[in-house]
Formats: sequence, C-alpha cells, structure tokens
Amino acid sequence: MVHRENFSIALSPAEWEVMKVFWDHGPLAARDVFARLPKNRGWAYKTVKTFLSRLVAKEALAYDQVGNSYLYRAAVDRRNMTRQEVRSVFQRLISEACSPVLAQFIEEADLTDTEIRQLKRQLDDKRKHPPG
Amino acid sequence: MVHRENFSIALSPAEWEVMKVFWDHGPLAARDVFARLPKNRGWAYKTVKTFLSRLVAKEALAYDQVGNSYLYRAAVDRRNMTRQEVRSVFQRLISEACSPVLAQFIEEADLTDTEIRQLKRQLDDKRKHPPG
DNA sequence: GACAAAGGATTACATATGTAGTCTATTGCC
DNA sequence: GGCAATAGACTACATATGTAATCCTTTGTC
Repeated sequence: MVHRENFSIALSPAEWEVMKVFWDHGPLAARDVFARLPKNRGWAYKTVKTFLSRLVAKEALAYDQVGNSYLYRAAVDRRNMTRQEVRSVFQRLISEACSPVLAQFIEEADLTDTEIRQLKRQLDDKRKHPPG
Repeated sequence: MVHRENFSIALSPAEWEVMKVFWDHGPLAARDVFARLPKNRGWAYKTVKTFLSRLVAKEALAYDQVGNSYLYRAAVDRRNMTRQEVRSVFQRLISEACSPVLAQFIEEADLTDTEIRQLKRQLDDKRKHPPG
C-alpha cells in the first residue's frame, strides 16, 4: 500500500466544486462528473475535463482505466483538505483572536438545533476548565 | 457623504495581510506598512508598494496626500470583508450541511474559556427552540 | 545648487486559474 | 469496413497574483 505524500495540495474554488462531487458520490467518469456539477456554474464539458486533468496532475484525483476511458476517484481525504483550507483561512483572516472570525462563521451558518447542541458540546470539550 | 459601491471586492491572501495592518493600526505611510508586516513574509518594500497600489485600484484602500507621499487608509470595513470571505469559504467547502466545516473550524481555533462561553451563547441565540 | 534618497507610476515576468478549443486515437453503429 | 461520436492529450489565451525592477519626480542634505 503506497503512502501518498498528501502534503499541501491546494485546490482552487473550481477544483473544490469538482472534488465535492467525488466526495459526495464516489468514483465517476468525466461525463458523469459533468452531469452532477451544479448546472448554474455553466461550465462547458471541456472545462470540466480540464479541471479533472489538473486535479490528476495535483494528485487530488486518481483514475482507473475502464475500457477506453477513465473512472476517476478522489485520492485525497475530504476532512484533510477541509482542515488544511480552514487553517489557511484562519491565517488569512485573523490578526490575533480566532473568536471574532469564528463568530462570523456561526452567524453565517445555517444550523439545526441538533447541530447547535453538538457544536456547543464540542466547545465545552475545548475548555481548559470544564464548565461547572 | 459619498456612498461607496463596496460590493464584492475580493482580496488575495497577500492583500489580506496588508489590510490587516491597516485594520489593526489605522492610516499609515507605505514605509510604515512595510515595517509592520510580519517580517517572516520576506516581502521586498517594492512588493508591498505593489500591493498598496493594487489595493487602491480595488478601492480597498484610499489615501491622502501628505507632503510628497501618501497616507493610506482602509476604505473597506473589516467586518464586511470578513463576512464576505466567510461566505465564500462556506460556499466553497460545503456540500449540504455547514456543521462539519464549522466543527473543523472550532477544532482548529485557539479559544479562551471566555470566548467559548460567548460562542456558546451565540449558538443558543440561533436556536429555533430556545434551550429548556 | 547638485546629488542621492525616497516616493509614486509603470513595466516585467512566471505561475495559477477560468474557460475553452484542437488534435489524435478509439470505437460503436450501420 | 467506414464514419461519426467520444475520450484523453495538448494547446490557447486572458486575468489574477506573487514578486519585483526600472523610470521619473520631488526633496532633504552638504
């Protein structure tokens, strides 16, 4: 089992959009990726093909030859990529405290009550002095 | 009072770094911006000047002539820019639920107990059915 | 008053990204 | 068996971004 040097692959916004399709649906042929992308993006099929090639070059995607075409699949883990991106966003936006930016995030987020409960629990777990 | 068309200015990572200096310190001359930027970035003074010019072109910065040089100042609001960026990050990273990405953010964040308490309160305020 | 230093304006150049089109090989269909 | 459709490879081209250097002007210094 090859251990991939997964270190520091950066995805452009368009590439994220493509990767999300794989993370949500698993391995796909180019044509199916195209079909599953949000149509409001208005990308031509050839454009999507370009993204796929670039993602393969970045080793964010891999593929298996099936007949005369490729079955592409994600080669990087979504949680890893998200974590990386979140870190970079933090570094970009934050001067000192994380909290204001995090607050901004919470403000923007659409959350169910259940999710809110879970996030609160997660916050509790971060406390140095557990709530009394 | 001129009402600026503040709509949809996008900042590159380097430009964010520069803007943070203004938001943290107020109006500054080019040389002082250079001095206050994290030195680990290793940017040449001329590079910083380029960023300043581009930010003026984007109308993220404005300036007043003082003697033969400019006193630059932020022309956009930090909260606004942060909100915009947070939104765009959400759109980029999220398929359906915000919650997993938000969780990732909380995981990465370095927070004091006080900040945690405040964020929890903010979460409570978002609940459709207030906690009983 | 001449010259060097510093400031702003303009130019430079490589890589990344958005957005495709063209070229060539393969292959299903008639 | 020939042709059109499709796939992947390669090419194209404009804009954004990182990273400066050069040019021209102003101004403080000796």
